[in-house]
Amino acid sequence: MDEELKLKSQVCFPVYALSREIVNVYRPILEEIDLTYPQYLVMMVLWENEPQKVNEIGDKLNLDNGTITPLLKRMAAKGLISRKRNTKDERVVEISLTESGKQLQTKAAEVPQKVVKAMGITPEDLMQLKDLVVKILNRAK
Amino acid sequence: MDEELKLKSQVCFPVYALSREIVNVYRPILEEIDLTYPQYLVMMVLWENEPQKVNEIGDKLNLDNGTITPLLKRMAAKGLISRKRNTKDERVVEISLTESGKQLQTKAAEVPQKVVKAMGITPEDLMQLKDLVVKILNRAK
DNA sequence: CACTATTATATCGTGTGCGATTTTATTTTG
DNA sequence: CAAAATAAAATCGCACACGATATAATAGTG
Repeated sequence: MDEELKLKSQVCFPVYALSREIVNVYRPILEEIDLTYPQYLVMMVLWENEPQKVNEIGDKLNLDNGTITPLLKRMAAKGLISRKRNTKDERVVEISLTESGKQLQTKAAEVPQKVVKAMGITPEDLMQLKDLVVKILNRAK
Repeated sequence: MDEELKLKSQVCFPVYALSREIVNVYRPILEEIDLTYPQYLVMMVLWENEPQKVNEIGDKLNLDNGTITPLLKRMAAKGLISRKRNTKDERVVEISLTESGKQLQTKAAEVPQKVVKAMGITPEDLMQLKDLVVKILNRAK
């Protein structure tokens, strides 16, 4: 049979599998602070800079607005962020952190170490992985 | 602020982003043969060997049965596979290819080349990526 | 300045993805 | 051999993820 159509020959499948494995590693750790992985990513974007427009957040995370809008709504329902129409341009929705959202950063400080520990891989492999993936990601987009 | 809580410092985010980018590259190519990416993976597993139990397929793709059962049902509804209870052990469901499912392999033969072309990355980078990801994936699981 | 094009977000439908629970069948054990 | 444990699938609920479409506001144009 066509060797290229075997799962073992696939290059992309390991990336797909690793991505899900990563989310599975994060899940129990993020559960302690009541966040999902995509929600954690949004929080990181906002902890770094706020307010930000819906599409600014979506662009940074490569998520289209069919994904980001309901994601932000769930986060607003949890009280982590607030949504405000820009008065100059009523099309724009500005996303800000609530007090509760800001305070979550302290609790989240332990997440990175916990994840590295749970994944059980060396920082060297991690860095090598990141460099290579970023290189390919930039080429592919 | 905590450097580790910045998106730029994240190692896992690029993997997550690349995984979705890969699925997005596959989407229009697989659409021509009416498959989604997870469905394509199931087909590859079955083209290589059939019949297989539901959990055998799930184990190979690292998908739990909350995912794999509805996935297989949609594929059965499309007429790609058939589901048969094992007569020796009525708990087991054997998944086989239909004639239509077997014939799809010929049409799918062009998929790998199309994907490599659409991603626009070198085979060398791809191989290096695969080796590294597989190494980390094996450690993480 | 009305008309068209563009932009920002929201909505809808379909398909994953996974934890938790349930159902049914087989295996183990007292 | 009956009761408990285990195993294989299925089911349920929730949260993405994305294409396609809709809605509303602003910008551009003749």
